[in-house]
Amino acid sequence: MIKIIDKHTAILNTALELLVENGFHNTPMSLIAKQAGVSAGIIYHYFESKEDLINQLYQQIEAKLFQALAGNQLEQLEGIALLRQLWLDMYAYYVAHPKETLFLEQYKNSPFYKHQQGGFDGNWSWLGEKFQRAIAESEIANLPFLVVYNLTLGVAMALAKQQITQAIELDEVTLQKTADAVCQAVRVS
Amino acid sequence: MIKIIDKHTAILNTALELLVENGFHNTPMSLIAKQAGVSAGIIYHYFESKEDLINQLYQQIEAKLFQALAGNQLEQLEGIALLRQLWLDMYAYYVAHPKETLFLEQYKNSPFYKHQQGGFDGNWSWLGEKFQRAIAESEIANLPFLVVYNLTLGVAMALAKQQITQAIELDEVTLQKTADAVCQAVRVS
DNA sequence: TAAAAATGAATGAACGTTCAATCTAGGTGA
DNA sequence: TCACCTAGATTGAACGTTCATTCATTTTTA
Repeated sequence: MIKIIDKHTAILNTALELLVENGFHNTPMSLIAKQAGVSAGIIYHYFESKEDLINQLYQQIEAKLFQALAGNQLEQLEGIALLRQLWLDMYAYYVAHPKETLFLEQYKNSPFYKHQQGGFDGNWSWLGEKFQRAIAESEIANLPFLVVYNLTLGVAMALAKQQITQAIELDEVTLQKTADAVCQAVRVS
Repeated sequence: MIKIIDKHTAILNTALELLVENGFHNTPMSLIAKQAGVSAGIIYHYFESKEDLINQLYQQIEAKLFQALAGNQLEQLEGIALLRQLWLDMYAYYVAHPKETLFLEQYKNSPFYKHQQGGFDGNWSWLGEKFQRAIAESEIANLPFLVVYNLTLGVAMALAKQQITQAIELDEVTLQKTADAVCQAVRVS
């Protein structure tokens, strides 16, 4: 049973590397197999199809992102302070995990991705509740979730992505100023 | 010679429709030809390859976007007022042209796209100068172009895209409040 | 009537997926 | 301990499909 895990993750790791480098459609299954050191056929023991492989990769990456943020004591914060720290944490995670970030970006622009309705769901629901409270207390502007998201966390991902692909770097001062700007955008003044 | 133009644009128009609907990789040249009412081979009289077709489509769409904004008397505005109007105009254009917007989004996430360095270039250089001035006069925060862009115009596209794909609508009040929020983000307070 | 436009069947490469054959680990009975 | 057995793991060649592109031929244009 140990071997299954080994090969399963070896395939996922190699797939991440190649899918990000070549794009979903320019990455043949045969290449993933070769690079992972397994035969072409074996992938279909562990994954139903290429689509299934990509979907599993997505779920794994989302789960890891959640785990990383869960260890950051965000639960103790509220309102704008929570938003600011969350923004910085997500940004830091994205930049520290370029392959995962580029994969997420590509996945969300692929036919595999199923749009979910606005709001934090599943693992993230506690965040949604905190933000609802901050809106009710007039700390955060009363705008639709979609708008708040794109004004804040959406910017973190977009910025990180461009930083990765264009190999630009933001210094610490700029980063803090950007976090301030994001908070300013949704703060009730 | 008139026919060249006719067939050329017929192919481009059909391609836009199909590429957006099915994605770049699920849109065979043969289907574009069929839907455009031409033979499969003739596309290669007007375009060198599929890649060339997609690139030409991109340039055409960018040019139209520029033309649309050029007719909006933005030249008369300055600083934050300019940013606000530009944001609203771009947002309105994106929402009014869903196919073009989705194409742009897909294109920028495709291997065809070549990243350009930060700043408004070419047709847009006058915008860059106006924003430089606003930064110099401490009206707009002194942040790298990449950051300002993602805090403002990047949000317009991201919001519009989600509005299109998820068939959500922002009412006029929310839209104005969002424009305010965007300005607030980069305003020096 | 010659050049340009247009056709659409043919070509060939790429690639996801399958499957018959082979290998391996670990259990069973003597 | 060893031979045998079996189920699952693994292989990689082969299959079938899709699709971008080509080109010999026909049609249109001027």
